[in-house]
Amino acid sequence: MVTRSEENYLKTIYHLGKQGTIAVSTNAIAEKMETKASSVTDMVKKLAEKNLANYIKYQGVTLTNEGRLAAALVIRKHRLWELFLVEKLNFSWDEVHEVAEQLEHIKSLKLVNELDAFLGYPTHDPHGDPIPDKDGNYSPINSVNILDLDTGKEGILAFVKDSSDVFLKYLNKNNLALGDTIKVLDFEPFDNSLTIETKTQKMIISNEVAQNLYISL
Amino acid sequence: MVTRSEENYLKTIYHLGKQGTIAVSTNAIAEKMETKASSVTDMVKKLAEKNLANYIKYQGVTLTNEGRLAAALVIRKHRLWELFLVEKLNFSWDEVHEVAEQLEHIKSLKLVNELDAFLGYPTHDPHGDPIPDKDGNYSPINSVNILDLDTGKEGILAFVKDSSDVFLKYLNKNNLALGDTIKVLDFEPFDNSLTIETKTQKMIISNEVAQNLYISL
DNA sequence: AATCGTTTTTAGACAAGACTAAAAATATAT
DNA sequence: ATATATTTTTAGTCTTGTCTAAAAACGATT
Repeated sequence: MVTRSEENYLKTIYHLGKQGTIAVSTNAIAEKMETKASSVTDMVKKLAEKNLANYIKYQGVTLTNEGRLAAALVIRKHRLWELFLVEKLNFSWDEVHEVAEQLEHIKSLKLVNELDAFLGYPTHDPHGDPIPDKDGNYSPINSVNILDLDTGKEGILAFVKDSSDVFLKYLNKNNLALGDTIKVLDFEPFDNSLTIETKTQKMIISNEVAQNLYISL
Repeated sequence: MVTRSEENYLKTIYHLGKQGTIAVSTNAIAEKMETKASSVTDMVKKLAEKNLANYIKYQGVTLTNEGRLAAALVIRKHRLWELFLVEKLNFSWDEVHEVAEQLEHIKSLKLVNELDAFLGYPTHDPHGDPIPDKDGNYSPINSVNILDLDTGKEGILAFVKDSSDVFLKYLNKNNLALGDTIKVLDFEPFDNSLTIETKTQKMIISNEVAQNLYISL
């Protein structure tokens, strides 16, 4: 049996391991999980014992195939629940994370798969993140950062990289939502900000905001 | 914060305390929870510390108002989730218990109340058990045991006392479900069995089965 | 290659929740 | 009322997951 805590470590290692195929460092895990490095070392040993991770002292961790699948299935649950909360229970996208953190640990294959069916086999969660299927696979993201669009080009807001409360509330406040069509009107070299236009408004977004907006064409 | 384990104890004490206003014994709790009496003593002390229970050494436990409310809210969640699983996710009534045991511990007021609304503010779960409201209250059961019906009388199957797997599967196999109209045709004094009739069939049920069927008139 | 700073691991401690075995309190029976 | 049986509690141990403090390994610099 994989414990709740182990699942949380698997998830974190999975996420950190995505960018770059290199092993994940103890400190990186500790920082992301807001825990101490010594705790990470302990847990990582346990994951290795269970064949969920490959661990070499002082050299970081990678997930085994088994570990990667386990992580993907937790992420699958997390994202399905998030979508359920938004679509069926009137949660807004900045309220779902905390609850989904709990729901993702519920153990029942039938539950996940029925939930998946109930939601119509969705491919993306409320933040545009892809939802892994039963086998842990998902279609690669094919959206591009809005800063990589030439001025005059437009596309659909498909994914937000930062899904923190504050950022999502900023988007709410400014009437930006997934699915919106956005056109890039101007790039300002002084502060790297962007002028954009949606169906309902014209506005300036800072570079920091732009870095988190991904557009599908 | 009330832990998952504490919630399970509260729930058990609540259930055991229902029949009779007398204090619940350590052993009774231990047996119901399949744990050891010494573990119960430890936990009951903790509940008393937190003002969730009244505990006098060697004399058993009762819940405080606060503890009773906490227990009722866990039961509320359990029953709402059970109904959700049956109504929305194609679970049958003998499959829901284990999953609901997990879901009942999810902490989010918004989640429970939205779920309640999503299900249309139901009053009873798939086994006919009443669902407590936000304040922990529920309308008293007004169904009677089928053995207390005179022959010739009929009513609607409203509640099953035993909601174990085996019993529910027995009912499935014999096409008996909540909401069915049942008429008592005959009582057999030799083995206290009952002959009953539904819209689709005539059958004999043992006394043991009859003890678990409750009818609303 | 020796040193300094950083990262990682080890060793030992703690809290929660469970257990076993033994002691204490209560209940029952003669 | 005393002995016996049962129930409950206490005392001490274990596991899981965390922590702190100290030790060890790494790696960058000279």
